[in-house]
Amino acid sequence: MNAIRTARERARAELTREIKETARRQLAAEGPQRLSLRAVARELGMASSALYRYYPSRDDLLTALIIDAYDAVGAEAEAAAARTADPRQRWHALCAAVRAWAIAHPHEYALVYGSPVPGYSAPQTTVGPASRVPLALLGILGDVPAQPGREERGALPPVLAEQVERVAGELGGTVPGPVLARVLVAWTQLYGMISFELFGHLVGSADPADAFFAFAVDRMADLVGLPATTGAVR
Amino acid sequence: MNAIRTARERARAELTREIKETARRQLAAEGPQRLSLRAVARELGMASSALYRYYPSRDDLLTALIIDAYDAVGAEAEAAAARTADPRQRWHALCAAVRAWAIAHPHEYALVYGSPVPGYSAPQTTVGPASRVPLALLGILGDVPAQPGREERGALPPVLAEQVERVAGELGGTVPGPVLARVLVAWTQLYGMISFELFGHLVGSADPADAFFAFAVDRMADLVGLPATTGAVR
DNA sequence: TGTACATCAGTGAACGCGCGTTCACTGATGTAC
DNA sequence: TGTACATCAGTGAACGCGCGTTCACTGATGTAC
Repeated sequence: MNAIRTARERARAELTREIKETARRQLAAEGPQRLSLRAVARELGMASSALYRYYPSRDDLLTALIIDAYDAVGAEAEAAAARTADPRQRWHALCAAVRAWAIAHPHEYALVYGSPVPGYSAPQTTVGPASRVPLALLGILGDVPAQPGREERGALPPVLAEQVERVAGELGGTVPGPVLARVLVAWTQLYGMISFELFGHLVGSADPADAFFAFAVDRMADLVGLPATTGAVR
Repeated sequence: MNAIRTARERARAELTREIKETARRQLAAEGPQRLSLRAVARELGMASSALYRYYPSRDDLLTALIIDAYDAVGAEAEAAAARTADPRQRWHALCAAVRAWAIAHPHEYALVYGSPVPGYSAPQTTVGPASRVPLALLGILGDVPAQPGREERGALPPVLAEQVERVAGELGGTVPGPVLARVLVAWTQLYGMISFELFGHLVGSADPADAFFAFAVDRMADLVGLPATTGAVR
């Protein structure tokens, strides 16, 4: 955390940012597979070999972009959830924010939630940023009192119960396991819908998908046990 | 549908199959991005230019593989659903079959349900095979009488209602719109889960995902209004 | 403040690889009489 | 049944492209005395 002192250090920091920005632009325009060090260097007007002073390899540049993408969508989700008080409205707002981000940044979405990039395996540093969205979902549940009678069905299979208890422990025990399990289901559902919409699998049925999305998100809210919104229903 | 007569025609049909088989093997081993005409030709011991007598371009070969993949998973789903009578058990069996196929053929799964292949756009011929799984899901619902009181919540938004009525019409009006909407939700949920598992997003929470999957599929069965299994619960 | 040296950024050529597609061609298979 | 011609499969070289990464190098910036 030292302050940047010399002109060299300033220039280095700036170029590092600039390289990542250019890479992100190319990613957004062409998709992850088309992203290449040489193209980035070309756009920046420098020799491709020069990039190796900033990122030791293509994969490291990819990792930087992945972390940024997770952080971007995570920030959007958190901000959206913070704008309301009613739990079900917060739930809708969060999911809509994730979807809006995905639609606005389809290639970045595909980079993190689509098929794995061949030959690349994400390092541990991506785990934190990747969990911002599910944690934000859980955050909404944290403030809601348990709804008696809502889980009459669907006791957890023993293995799953263990798994979610372990995760709940890591989170400090603020969330009951069964709630966590249901949020996990909702989380995968959320990404299933967004992926299907983005990747074109809803064409011919629920496309445009706005109404479908709102309906499904509402069913997810039921699933995790959110009370009905008091007052106007969206 | 003419019978194949000459030796030439027989040889051609066989090589066409062989090329597709080799391509599928390479796809399975390396992933869609690594699939190349040259590599296929190499493995077959022929000049890469020879393949152009069989497939006019790489994209046509891709299309053939995509259709085969949809048909393969569709067939598995249909067969699994046909093995039982109890609706909820059929639902579980169908979903488990899709998941098992995906785990056994991750690259073929990624080819059809992962990020779109850059520069490739699927032709109309893929639509039919692609709809086998959702139609099989719907088929299970078709035989189940409506469950009164199950949809007290979640009236369809008007746009969605229109969309599903149109699709229901195309299907011959055998399924009520609201049921179709819920099956759509379940369908996206199914693929969300499988994708998350395959693409590594469940590592650290519900991995291995068997119990999680069974639990989620059961919640999906609730969602679409399937009655509880009479007798032993899986 | 000025000089000698060390550090670092960026260059340009090269290595070795892969790809899809085209084209003129040879030689085998099929067909019409 | 045998011959002349047409059809088609497969070859091999070439075009033109792109990629990640390495390496010896020049010249600018920073540092120690």
